Amino acid sequence: MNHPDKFGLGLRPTIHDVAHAARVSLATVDRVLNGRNGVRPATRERVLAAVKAVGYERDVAAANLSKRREYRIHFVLPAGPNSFMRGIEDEVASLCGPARQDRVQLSLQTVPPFDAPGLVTALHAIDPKRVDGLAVVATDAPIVREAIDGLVARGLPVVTLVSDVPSSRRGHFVGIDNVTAGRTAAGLLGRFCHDRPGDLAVVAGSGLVRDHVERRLGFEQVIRTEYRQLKVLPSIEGLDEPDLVDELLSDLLAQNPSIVGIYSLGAGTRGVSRALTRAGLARRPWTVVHELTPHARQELRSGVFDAVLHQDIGHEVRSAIRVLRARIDGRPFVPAQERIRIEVFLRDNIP
Amino acid sequence: MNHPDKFGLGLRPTIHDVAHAARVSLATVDRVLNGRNGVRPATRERVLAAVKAVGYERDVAAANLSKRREYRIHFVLPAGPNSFMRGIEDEVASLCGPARQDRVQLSLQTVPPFDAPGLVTALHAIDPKRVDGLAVVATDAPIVREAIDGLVARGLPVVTLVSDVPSSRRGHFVGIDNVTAGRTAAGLLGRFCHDRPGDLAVVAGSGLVRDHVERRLGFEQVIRTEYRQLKVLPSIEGLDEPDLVDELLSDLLAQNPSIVGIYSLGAGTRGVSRALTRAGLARRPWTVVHELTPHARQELRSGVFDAVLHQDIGHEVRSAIRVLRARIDGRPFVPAQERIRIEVFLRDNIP
DNA sequence: TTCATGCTGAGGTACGTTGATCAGGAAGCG
DNA sequence: CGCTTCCTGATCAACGTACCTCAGCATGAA
Repeated sequence: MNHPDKFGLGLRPTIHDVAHAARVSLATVDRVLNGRNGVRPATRERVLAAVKAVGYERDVAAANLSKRREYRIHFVLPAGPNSFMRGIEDEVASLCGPARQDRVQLSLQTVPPFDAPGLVTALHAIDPKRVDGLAVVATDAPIVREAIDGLVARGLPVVTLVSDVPSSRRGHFVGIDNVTAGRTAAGLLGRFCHDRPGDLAVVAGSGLVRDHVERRLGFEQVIRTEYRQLKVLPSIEGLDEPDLVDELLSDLLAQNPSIVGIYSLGAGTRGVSRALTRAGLARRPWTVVHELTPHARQELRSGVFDAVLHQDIGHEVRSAIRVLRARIDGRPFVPAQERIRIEVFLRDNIP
Repeated sequence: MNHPDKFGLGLRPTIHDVAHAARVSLATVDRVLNGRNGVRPATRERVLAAVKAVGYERDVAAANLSKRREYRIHFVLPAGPNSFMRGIEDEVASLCGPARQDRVQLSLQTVPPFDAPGLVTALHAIDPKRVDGLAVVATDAPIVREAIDGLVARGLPVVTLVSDVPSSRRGHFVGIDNVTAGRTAAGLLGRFCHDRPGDLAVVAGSGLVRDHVERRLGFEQVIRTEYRQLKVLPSIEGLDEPDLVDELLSDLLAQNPSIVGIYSLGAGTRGVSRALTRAGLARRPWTVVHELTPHARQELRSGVFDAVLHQDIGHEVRSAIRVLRARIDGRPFVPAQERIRIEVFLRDNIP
């Protein structure tokens, strides 16, 4: 066993060690650590120096035990049939049951989709005294940004989930890099179509949500610089509703016979496959969509979809909780651990 | 705020509640819960029934605080220049420093690569009294299986990392599904080569490690059933050494002009790109490799590699620790959370 | 009957932290 | 000088669990 304690360890220092090193009492250390008043600046400095010197880190478990802390975390997400959002709901629900997290209490509410004022109303109704952390699937609009900033200003840690509001003061965005997702789709479609110049259709949900905008952006970046033989058509906006998507895409396919590829970057992908199968084209366009729903899985198997880009809902919900817990405790989190991966599924690697 | 506590919560029951419900004292509950003797079977049953009735779950944080528990987790992995393994080492080291996990003490040792007897010697030297959990990157051989089973029999929780020994009694395998990885590579190469029949070269490290065998298997499954116009050549075994890979692959490319794709499923990918650039072919074969090392990243950018399959080292190490902690505590873990993702990188979505 | 043995209850201390209270000291003020 | 005000130390009771001791009771064997 040739590991002569290759990596350092030893027992964790406690507040006792800090108190001893700073030559003050436990009470004073506690006052400094918990930001209570009644400590002379000079003494405070001495304590903080001692903390660094002995390498003290608060034992969060012990602290929480003592405080009887509960992390009340609230989720706000769009209502509607979007199976991705319903998946988040299920995931949150599953974390409330018997396998309930350490001291985490989850609650959840839904708001109308693609509706900034409705979301703002809901955010204003949140009482920072009754909630310790907030995760929100946001519509990107100035009034939403203001509502989020207001909650942050009142001391409530907030993370955005799935779709970001980058200009806001939210503490973190939990979700995939949507520009990269669009680039990935483009990279795949570009390679799939490398022998077949033509047009690419883009099916979006709405230009109002950030994730859709960013995916389109990334997609176009790559196609226009790397795959000049392909042309990206203007987006269809199907509001994530299968029927509307079906209708709009069917029209487009009928009018434009040179479509060789389709990128569906929102929800409502049932509409895509319906339009495709009904069109009865001689040669099917290469198709890349988002989110591995049961339906998408089936279409992948049957060869209607060629690739599905996916984000793991469970990972996102757990990540949101971890990040909020850290922010509530005033701890840093490990960014690398919180990177949400874009998964690529082909018919050959469906889990 | 329309969440009338949609999901249940309430305070956690404690041993006090159990004692009260079972009409016994705290001491007896404690004896039952911690498997100490001196409790009549009838009483034990009453306590266990009460545990279920009140839905008691041990507060692991409080228990660990009381026990002053330390989780001593030991890693065993192959030595050598393999940058993937060195990455694991770095990751383990980084978790020892200031950001040290809650009560986790990590140690690590290396053994000669592709050397079953050497690994067995190392495993036999491990004292289950000085270590609480073991993560091992294993060579797949009967003697290794026996060594692992021996440790498990002596009460040491063991997980395999990256490469599995499925017939052993290890508690869990932390790593990607390597058959699926091979299938993914095949799905990509098959689509990339859809207009270009020919041969596919496979560059492996060794037939002795399970992960390489499984990747080859998955690869072949897909090509032979879905892409009949392509033929998979016998694997080259380059022992993950760039020079040997270069030599063997150069020979193969020279002898076989009909190679349209390459799947490098082990390490030593420097050898692949060297052989490819030196060969100076009119039309470059489509190339898929494993692990996004700095070198692979560069070759992806420059267009020598078309896709890189990747597993996140940090996630694997953290997952191994989480799973071992759960097993040490005798708790179940969340399998969905521990699924290691296969990431697909193209030049367009490099992080 | 006597005594050992097994089971149970009662109570304590500890783990590291929080959040109190209380007393005493120093400093500043009039 | 005495007084208030601010800082600091000392001490304690929790939090939920683990682990220990000791006393008491019942049971069965000798």
